[in-house]
Order: sequence, then C-alpha cells, then structure tokens
Amino acid sequence: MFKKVLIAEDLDSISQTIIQTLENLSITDIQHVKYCDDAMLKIKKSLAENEPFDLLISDLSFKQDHRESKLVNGEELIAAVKKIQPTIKTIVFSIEDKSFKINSLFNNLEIDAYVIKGRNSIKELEKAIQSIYNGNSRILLPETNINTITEKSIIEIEAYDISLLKLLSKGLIINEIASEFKKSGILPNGNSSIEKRLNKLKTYFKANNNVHLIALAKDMGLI
Amino acid sequence: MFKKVLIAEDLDSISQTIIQTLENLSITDIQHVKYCDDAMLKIKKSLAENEPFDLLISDLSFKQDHRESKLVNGEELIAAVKKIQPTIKTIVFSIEDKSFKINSLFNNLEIDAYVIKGRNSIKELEKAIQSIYNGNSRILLPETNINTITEKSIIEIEAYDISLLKLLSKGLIINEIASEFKKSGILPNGNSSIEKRLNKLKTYFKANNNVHLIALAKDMGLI
DNA sequence: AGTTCATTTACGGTTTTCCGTAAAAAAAAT
DNA sequence: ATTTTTTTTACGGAAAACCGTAAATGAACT
Repeated sequence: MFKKVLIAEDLDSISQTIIQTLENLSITDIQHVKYCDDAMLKIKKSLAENEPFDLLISDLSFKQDHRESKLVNGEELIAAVKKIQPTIKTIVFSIEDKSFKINSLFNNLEIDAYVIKGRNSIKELEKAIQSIYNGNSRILLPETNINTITEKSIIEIEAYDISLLKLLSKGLIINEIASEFKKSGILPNGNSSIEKRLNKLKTYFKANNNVHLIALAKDMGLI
Repeated sequence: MFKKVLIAEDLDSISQTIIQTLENLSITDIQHVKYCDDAMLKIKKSLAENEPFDLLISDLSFKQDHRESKLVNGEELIAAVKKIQPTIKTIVFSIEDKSFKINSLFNNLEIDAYVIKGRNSIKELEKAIQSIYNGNSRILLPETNINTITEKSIIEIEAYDISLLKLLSKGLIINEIASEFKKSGILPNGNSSIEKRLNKLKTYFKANNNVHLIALAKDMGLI
C-alpha cells in the first residue's frame, strides 16, 4: 500500500474522515493541509528531502479567507505539483459532478481518480486508492448517475467561450465585449463573430436567450 | 448535555466527523440519516414513542439521486419538523455563507444556531452545541468574514422577486412572465410592473442588465 | 497565381430590453 | 365622500439582442 499521502482539503469536517479512512488502510505517513499553498510547500519539501509523497488527495474548491493564496483551487494545485513531481498519483475528491469538468481533469491534468463526494464516498475513496495502487488509472466513482453533457461538448467549449460567457455575465454588451477582446488580442473580436458564437452556445445548450444561457452556464459551473 | 440527537447530512465524509464530535461530548443516542425524508420519519417515530429528539443538526443542501424525495433540503426539513415538534433545538451546518440566507433561517425558521462549514468547523460545532445547551440562541459561527448584504436587502427581497428571477433565468421574456403570473394569480402581473420591479432589482444589485442581474442572483444563491 | 473552403465580419430587419413619462386604478387618509 | 398617496399599468422612443443573409478575409490546396 502507499506509504506517504498528502491530503489537501479545507473543511476539517471532511479531512478528519479522510484521515480516518487512510489509517484504516494502514497508511503510516498521512499529512494534511487546509490551503493549496501549504500543500505545494509540503510537496517541495518532500522532494528536497528525497522522501516524496506517493499520493495526493485533493479537493477542488477551497474557501477564501484573510490569507493570501497563490494557488486558489485544486486544479491549480495539481497542475503545479505535477510540474515538479510528474509521477505522483492524484485523486480528486470533490462535490463537483459535472462531467465536462471531470473529463477536463482527466485529460488535461491526467489525474488518476476522481471521487465525487456523496452518500458512500468513504467506501469509494478506499476503492479508488486500492485500484490506483493496483496499477489502474482514470477511475471515476461513483459510476452511475453522473450529470452528463456529451463528450463532444467538452471538446467544443474552449477558453474563448468561457471568457465570452464571463464577460457577458458581468453585464457587458456585445460591443463592449468586442472592445475587450481587441484590447486583450483575443480573436475573433468582431461584433458579429461574437454574436455568432453566442448563437452556437445558445443552440448547443438549448438556451432561449442570453439570460437563459448565463443561468445555465452558472448552473453547470462553467463560469 | 443533550441526550438524543439527530443528524441530517448526506455526505458520509462529513457525517462521520459530526458523529465523532457528538461522541466526544458524551452524547449517547446519536442517529444519522442521509435523506431529509428519513429525518422526518425518525422525528415522527420519536414523538410517537414519547422519546423525542433534543437536537437536530442538519445540512441545507442534499444531493438528488434516484430516490424520490418530498423534502429536498434542510430548510424544508426544519420547517416540517418544527410543525410537529416546535420545541426541538436546531443547528444548521452548511457551507452556505450568504448572510441573507442565514438571516432568513434565523427569522423564519427560528433556528438556534448556524455553523458555516469551514477550516475550524468541528470546534465551532462543539461550541454551538454547548452554547445552546446553556440556553443561548441565535448563534452564528464563525463570527468573522461573512459575506454580507445589508439587513435591509433581506427584507426587501421577497418571494415575488425570487419567482420573477427564476422565470427570467429560464429564458422567458417579460411578456411570457406576465402570462405566467396571470396563470398563477400572482400580482402585479402587468408587463410594465414586472419591468419596473426588474429595474429596482437591477439598481439594488448594481446590475447593468438582465444578464448581469441573473448572474449575480445565481452567485448569491438567490435562485 | 488561382481556386476552393472555412472563418470572420458586415448589414438589415425584427423583437426585446431599457428607461423615462404619464395615465389609470387601488389604497389610505382626511 | 373626497382628497391624497401609492401602486399598477400603459405608452413610446432609443438601445441592444436576435436572426438570417451576404460580403470580405484568410488559410489550404492545386
């Protein structure tokens, strides 16, 4: 079994349970942090001391508070960790259940497992750890009932669409978004191109109008 | 100390910790459910057997799954429980930190404590339980750094505004919303009244337009 | 260089929002 | 009952979204 595991989870009501679970798996060296930045420090230190972590279990969203943070969420944390320790195994443990987000983590960050927090997470987290240890990867638990948008959609929705939706949700009108894009050098930035892209998004998500579209995007956690 | 406590929390990773905390407080009879409906059943049964619960600790949001549910969230649960057992003490334990929501729970449901899930929740939950047992009420923990909208705003935003925003977010245009209101007998339902109300909301929340308004409402958890 | 194809931009007409003013209706006060 | 005040509704013009079509640009290929 894994020897040295790092947990990045801000809610103590959850981290407590994860620690318990790991102890039950006879993992001896369990470390826990409440901030992403602290996780990064621990990873660095462990590498410097030549005693690297075998496994990182991380939440996705972390509450902001008085402390200044460089890494504000699990995504950023994992990306940063993999840069300095690409071989580390990673499990994301989060309440987020939108498949496009989950898939992007598998594809972009190459995480080993994603466990959706739910009514039987403890068992599932255990299972994920075991399974990774046995050499498996791309584990998604639970297997059923995931809010799905088709694979295709995930590919088609890019950074451009996200920035577009974000600006729209901030109350900017098409014209202002166009100027904003020109300022940032984002292409295309013509009014009608932006309009056309919004139309694509609207038909794709079956939104009646911009208001509806933003509501859906918020619901899906896209923005 | 309290003798009999009911926990309503869907995430096992959290309920585990709550149970642990209660055990440390020497509470002997701890019961736990993952669904609001089950909580209601337990409350009813305990009353029928003349061994009522002293305290209910409930989450606000519960994941939906295959099971059909009458009560879908903590708010509904607490309202239903208080109808048949008005004297029960209640603690809400949730990640929600918007003050208008918290205040509405204190004002409408008369909960005894609200503990926001965070980095020191275990201690805070303990503190809340102790404090209620000592006769205090209206306890809000942690005390700092709560996202605030002024008290006034909470009063001014009513059910009418919520339904209006909800319909708008579903992509209905003003005209359709008016018809919808007429069908449901909601007043006022003239086009221009609805428009005017939207204007109030927009100036209140400093929204540039409807899209912006819906984005803000989603962010604040209003809809 | 020329052709084809796809992408980006432009244009115009219709609908809806946006915003101010005013009339009508309802409620409250005298 | 009448006046005053508030609420609701109506109206109208300007701005923006909405939606289809067409022109311009650019990339890819011959």
